[in-house]
Amino acid sequence: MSKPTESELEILKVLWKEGASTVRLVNDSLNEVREIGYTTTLKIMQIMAQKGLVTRDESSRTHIYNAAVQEEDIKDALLDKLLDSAFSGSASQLVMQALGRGNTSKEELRKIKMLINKLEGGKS
Amino acid sequence: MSKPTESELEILKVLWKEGASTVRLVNDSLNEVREIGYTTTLKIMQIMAQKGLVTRDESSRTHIYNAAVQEEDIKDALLDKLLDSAFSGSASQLVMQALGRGNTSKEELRKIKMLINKLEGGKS
DNA sequence: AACATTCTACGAAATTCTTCGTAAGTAAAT
DNA sequence: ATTTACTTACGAAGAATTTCGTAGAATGTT
Repeated sequence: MSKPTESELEILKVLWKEGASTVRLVNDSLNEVREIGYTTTLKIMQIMAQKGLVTRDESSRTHIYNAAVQEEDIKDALLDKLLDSAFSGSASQLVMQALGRGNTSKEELRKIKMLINKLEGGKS
Repeated sequence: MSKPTESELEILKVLWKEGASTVRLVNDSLNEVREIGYTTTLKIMQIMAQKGLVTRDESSRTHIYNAAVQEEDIKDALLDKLLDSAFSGSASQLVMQALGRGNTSKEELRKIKMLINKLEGGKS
């Protein structure tokens, strides 16, 4: 499975959040963040359809696109890439660095600790 | 500070690990992972020197390069980018996903938990 | 000294990704 | 019906990155 480029990821994020959408809707959404031409968005989504990153419903004139890859899977892949390219594959090293930046709320820390406890086998 | 490209990161990793090195040494190291021509490595390192990502000692004919950026800083930046581009800026979401993959050892989990406790203010 | 090896510098080709202009078709509006 | 607006398709320009060939200088070998 080919990993999405930066632009493709932007579009996937919209589709994951909004669900199946037209190019117009995706482009409007992107333009809330940065300026990007309509045909640019169209082109990228066409490429994505070719790559299999999105599906395309052509039954009406205005095509409808949807994500064809799972958000979790892509995040996993991106995580893998970062782990591999920068953290020598060590997830804990990455986690430590992510948490060590101080901008994680207590509530989030609590949730993470609960997950760890679960991973450790139920014991606190 | 400009973020390194993929190739530049490969080279930084070598320099971080091996310390100051010649192009030859870096290229040899890279070739243990993938095939890449000597002049390709040279060119990228020259560009990196221009960008300030590495220093270059030209006192002898064979130049000696060293990383000019801190490993921690670059990892932080990469983490930021991934957080922003895929995890809506939520560190805990990224951590959860990283840990949820199951390939983290008990020892590492323990260390992470200790870090969390420290972040929470010393209480368990 | 002649030859081979190693190094840097330079430039440019190749690749990948992003961007958009233009054309052509379809629908909507006046 | 004519004009206006919207949509897709296509191609190609632009930008960033990667790749390497070639030349020339320095060093090492025989």
